[in-house]
Amino acid sequence: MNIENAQVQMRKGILEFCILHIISRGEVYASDMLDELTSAKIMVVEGTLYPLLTRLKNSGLLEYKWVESSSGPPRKYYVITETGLEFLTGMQATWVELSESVNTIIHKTEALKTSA
Amino acid sequence: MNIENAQVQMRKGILEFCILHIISRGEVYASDMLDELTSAKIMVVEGTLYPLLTRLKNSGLLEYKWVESSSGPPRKYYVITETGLEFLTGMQATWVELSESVNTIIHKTEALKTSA
DNA sequence: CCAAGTACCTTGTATCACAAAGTACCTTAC
DNA sequence: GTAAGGTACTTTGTGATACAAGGTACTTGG
Repeated sequence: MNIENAQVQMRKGILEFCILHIISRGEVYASDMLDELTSAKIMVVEGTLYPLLTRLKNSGLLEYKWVESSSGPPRKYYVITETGLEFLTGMQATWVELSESVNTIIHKTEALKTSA
Repeated sequence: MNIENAQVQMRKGILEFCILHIISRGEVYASDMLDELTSAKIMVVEGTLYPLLTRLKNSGLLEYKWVESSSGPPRKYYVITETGLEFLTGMQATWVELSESVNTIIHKTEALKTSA
């Protein structure tokens, strides 16, 4: 058990949430997503992103279309579906509740330190 | 793919963090932890908690001692180790960074909605 | 033609939460 | 003293997922 693995575990499921968020704003392809996740300091590699996109598509949360590129191979541009939007709403609520719960735990520890 | 599973995945690794936090405050046994997690609205079941405690102990982050109970079988009271405290500090930093990253993504979506 | 860059895909591994079923100890009531 | 019920801890098997590593395919420029 090391801290790197703990970080990986902590991020589980949250990537899915972030990807849905990004795609909900408009058409994007994988490299766009990687850029945004990187700038938000959420490191992801291709081997994680592509299977995740395929899962979301197979579940009906996303759709894509091929678009020719003027500088390289064609790209898959993703859009979110109606089902995907509903799912995103649910995940957003889960995220809010989860962070509130964690902060409850953290703040209780802080309160204890202060009173000691 | 359903929302329940997404919630499970989102919580991965975060339980570990919360457990370390709770134990860092002083000696507790499993039922104490379950009570606190429940009151923080983080649902956990025995089949999740006990293996987690064993993992943390085997990694040297926790220690325990048996304590006789006046009303039932003996209990394992856990305390955090020096290594566990260091680990907790690292996880706390990871949690803060992670929530900031996610909020960056979320707020960017909100900003887009507002400007539209 | 071929080297380099871009984009997408696949396989195998390690890890984890959970359900479900099981083991063991203690107290109470008869 | 023993049966029943509650408390506490444990184990096994399943499904899901992030990641590393390697692979396929298309395009452009020399």
